[in-house]
Amino acid sequence: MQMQRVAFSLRVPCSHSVLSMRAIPVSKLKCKALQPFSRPCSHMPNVAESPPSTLVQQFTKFCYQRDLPRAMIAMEAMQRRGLWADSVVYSELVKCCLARRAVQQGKLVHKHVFSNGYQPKTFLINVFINMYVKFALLEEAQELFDEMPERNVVSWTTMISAYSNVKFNRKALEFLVLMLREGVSPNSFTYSSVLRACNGLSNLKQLHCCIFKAGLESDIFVRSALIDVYSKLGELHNALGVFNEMVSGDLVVWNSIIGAFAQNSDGDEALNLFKRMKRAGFSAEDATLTSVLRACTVLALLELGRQVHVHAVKYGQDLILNNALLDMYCKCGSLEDANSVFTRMEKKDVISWSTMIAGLAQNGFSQEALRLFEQMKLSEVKPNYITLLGVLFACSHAGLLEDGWYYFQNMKQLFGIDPGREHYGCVIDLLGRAGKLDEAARLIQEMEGEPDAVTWRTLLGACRVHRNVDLAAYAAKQILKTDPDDAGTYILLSNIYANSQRWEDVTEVRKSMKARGVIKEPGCSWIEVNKQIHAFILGDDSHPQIDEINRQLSLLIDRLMAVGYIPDTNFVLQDLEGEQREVSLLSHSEKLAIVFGLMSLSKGKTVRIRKNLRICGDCHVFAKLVAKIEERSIVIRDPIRYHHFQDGVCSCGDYW
DNA sequence: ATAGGGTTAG
Repeated sequence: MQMQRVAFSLRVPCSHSVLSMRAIPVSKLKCKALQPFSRPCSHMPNVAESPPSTLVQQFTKFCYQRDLPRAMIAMEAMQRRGLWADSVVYSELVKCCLARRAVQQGKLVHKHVFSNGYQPKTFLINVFINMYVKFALLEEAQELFDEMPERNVVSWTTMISAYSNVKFNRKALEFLVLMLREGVSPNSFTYSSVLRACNGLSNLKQLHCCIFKAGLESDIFVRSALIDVYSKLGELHNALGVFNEMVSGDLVVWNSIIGAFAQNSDGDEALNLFKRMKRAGFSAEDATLTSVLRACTVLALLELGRQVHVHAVKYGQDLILNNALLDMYCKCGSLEDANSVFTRMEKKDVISWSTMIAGLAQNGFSQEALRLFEQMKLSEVKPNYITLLGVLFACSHAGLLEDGWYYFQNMKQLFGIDPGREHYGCVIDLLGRAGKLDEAARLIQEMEGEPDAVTWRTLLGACRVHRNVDLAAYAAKQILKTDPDDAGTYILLSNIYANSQRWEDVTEVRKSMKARGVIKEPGCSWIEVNKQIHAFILGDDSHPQIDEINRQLSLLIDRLMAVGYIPDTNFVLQDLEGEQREVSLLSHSEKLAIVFGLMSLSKGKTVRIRKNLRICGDCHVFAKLVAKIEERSIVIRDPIRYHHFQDGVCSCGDYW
């Protein structure tokens, strides 16, 4: 190879035909010369006439100054005279193109470097592969990768991370295998990229072994990726194991583990870890706060959530953080706060809109949800799969049969979204609520693919409300096929039988439940008072003020009965162990939590309660009446629905 | 030249 050294780091192309054949077919590159750069302007340097060394020096200077227009002119002049610069200089120029998202200029640089059959070093080809990946031009990146004579660990890793970022998981894993076959050893960069493409436990375990063998398990990038993937597969125990092996401490790894528990709905553990993190001397940043908010959301801790909001303010318009805040206020039942966050958000993405629409719908503000959807249609943001779920949920909640059916039938045509299992679920709920149980059942049969337990549970709920015992039994049977230990189904079914006075069937259900050893989770309600969480569990009287609470409860019941409250004993069967009717009804945890809330919260303050089980009909009546005679707003969030009790009515419209 | 953590439904 003949090299003409002109000043520093200047190269001329080699003209060897063998190498030329290896070169990238530049003709394939579609890039037009850009107007501003094709003609020097008056303020531009007259580079065309400079001697070669000066030309390359000037080019280098412009590259380092991040002066893209001048660098492009200098580059064109070099090209006319067959001059090339050093790889590092080109990589600086590519950085500049990336920073300005200058795709066309990037392609011109690529064309220049590869022209006249010049074959750049692996280093520089990697730079261009990375550039195409960052410009989301994966095909160009892949082509460059395929045709390069030698691929090093960076070449492979760049492609693997490109594919795992766009969720082409199989491709990413496949590349790891090919890489190993070519004898290139993965490094910590490779593993942290490929881990994110891992979608099964066996793959993950294999990778984890490789990581150990390579001695890379203590790398913090690898560690946070491992935590992340274990947690996405629901393997919190393993995630925690990886976390606990850490000796040095790292904020992002803390964020990973807190996020892992928050994501898996273990808010308590997420908050514990957050406390530990602070004790270890780390201070929270945006990603941390997002996960802490998620924990507040899960636990319905409005007051703690508000405190986090105060800290979140300094991150201003961080979209993800704002979305988490929005969701926290919605799920804690404070729509006023959610709305004020939403209106103040300068950037709103599909998640912001979907969160707000679903939040309004779940809290019983269906009309507002649909109005917001109309506003969304006028915005730049396109609705997605989840947005439509919120819309259908709003329709079902408000009993808007026609609107819901219209959106369901036309969502493909209007928004390009194929209805999925969850959309069917909403429509089944919609039909069920309207009492059209047969149509709902027919829709299940028409669904593509096997209906799952959630779908059948929706139908079962409708059967309870409309007292269709036979269909209920059928739906329950379907649920128990896939989910044989689902206590909720047994209880719901026994309640439905009890409602129709079919006592033999009730006994039958209870027998089979016992035979299978299905254990009913005890009812539990939580309420936050003065930054403390008070838990009331059925059959547990360990609360320090339990005697006073019980006394106040019976006083309250007396007053309620005076205005016509009759305990609905049908629901006593929700607690299968407690045989005494009214007595066990009185012990339902939400009643205790409501009374405690009335006792300890200042007047006018909303009583907010979170429950682990669906609310029973008797407690629902109880809450409505208490809200009326005590002139108090009560919000109860059960695992599925929100109940806003005010002035004797509930936002759920007595359907849940 | 290549890599990390966070948000929406059920």
